[in-house]
Amino acid sequence: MRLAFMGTPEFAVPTLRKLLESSHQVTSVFTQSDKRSGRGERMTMSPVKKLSLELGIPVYQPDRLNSDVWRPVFQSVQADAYSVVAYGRILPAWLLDIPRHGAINLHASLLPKYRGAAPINWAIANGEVVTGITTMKIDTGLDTGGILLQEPVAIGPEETASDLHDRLAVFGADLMLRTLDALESRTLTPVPQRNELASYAPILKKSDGLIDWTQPSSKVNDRIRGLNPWPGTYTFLNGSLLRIWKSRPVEINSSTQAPGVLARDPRLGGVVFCHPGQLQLLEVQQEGRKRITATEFLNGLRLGEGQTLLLGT
RNA sequence: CGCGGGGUGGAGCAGCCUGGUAGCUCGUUGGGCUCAUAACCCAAAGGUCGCGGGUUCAAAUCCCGCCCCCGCAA
Repeated sequence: MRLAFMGTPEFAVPTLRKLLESSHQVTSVFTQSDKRSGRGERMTMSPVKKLSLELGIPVYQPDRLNSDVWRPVFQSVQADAYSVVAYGRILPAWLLDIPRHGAINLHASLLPKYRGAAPINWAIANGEVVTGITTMKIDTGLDTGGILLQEPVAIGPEETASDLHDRLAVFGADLMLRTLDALESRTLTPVPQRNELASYAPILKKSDGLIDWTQPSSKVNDRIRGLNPWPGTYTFLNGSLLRIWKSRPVEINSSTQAPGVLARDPRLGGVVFCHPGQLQLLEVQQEGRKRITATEFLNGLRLGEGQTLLLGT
């Protein structure tokens, strides 16, 4: 089939690569506009654009999907289907109607669960043990289209969103290709989602990363895994930001402290009290400094055994 | 020129504001204790204080320039 690819971040790259290696023809790529980002606010192109330019594929970057301006462009690429992976915008009806097979989306959850922008993160942050990937035929709703193919994926107990992201991006590329192949041979029809089972994974905000030490330690740990690497989880130590990169929920009975108290445990090192349970720190990063192991962190802190610090303020 | 923090023996930090003896926790090496140990005790080695210039009798510390790392914001 002739395909137009629509995608933006790193998650979309494996699918684009896969389609380029396939029997299908990717004739054009649509991606979000370059934005200022990074230290120094330099203009940065999306990973999808970067790859496309390297391979010489025409790239379009609509700022708004205005039909008068863009309908002729979408019509001119003469795609049989649009392959959409994390494009970053709701597609309007006039656009979905153009290609014969419609727009096919890869979504990183087992729809109808975790509709929305951050399915990988919230699946982990909510302590799910299984999530998955879904391809569906896009309609005008938010991830509400009919399901084409779906595949469950187990989440490892210590897996981070970053790890899972990379795995799902690769599995998803394969699923997208299989979906397109099946559509071409007309052996696949969309199955409507059961809306009563739907849940949402809203876009992450920086503030989602602020740790609430009055939560159970396993919950805190799930969030630390789920929000890695962005927006990251953080608390405060003596008024400055302390990011927690890696941790492990533990249960120690020896003593009880208020939530947020950081103590030195002879066996586990740095331990923060939650409610209930404790969180063993493994990797942290202080504002303006590098990411370091908890052991190094404790060496630098002048915290003797029996002394404690209060996190969160 | 978006805002800000940091670069001190192998690691993580203090010292800098209020110039003048190199500090803390850990690691390493040697010795001791112990049935034993990641535990404990004693001792030792190891630092051009990021780089260059300036001020000064004297600079890790004050001033100027440069390099590298990081947080915020996006």
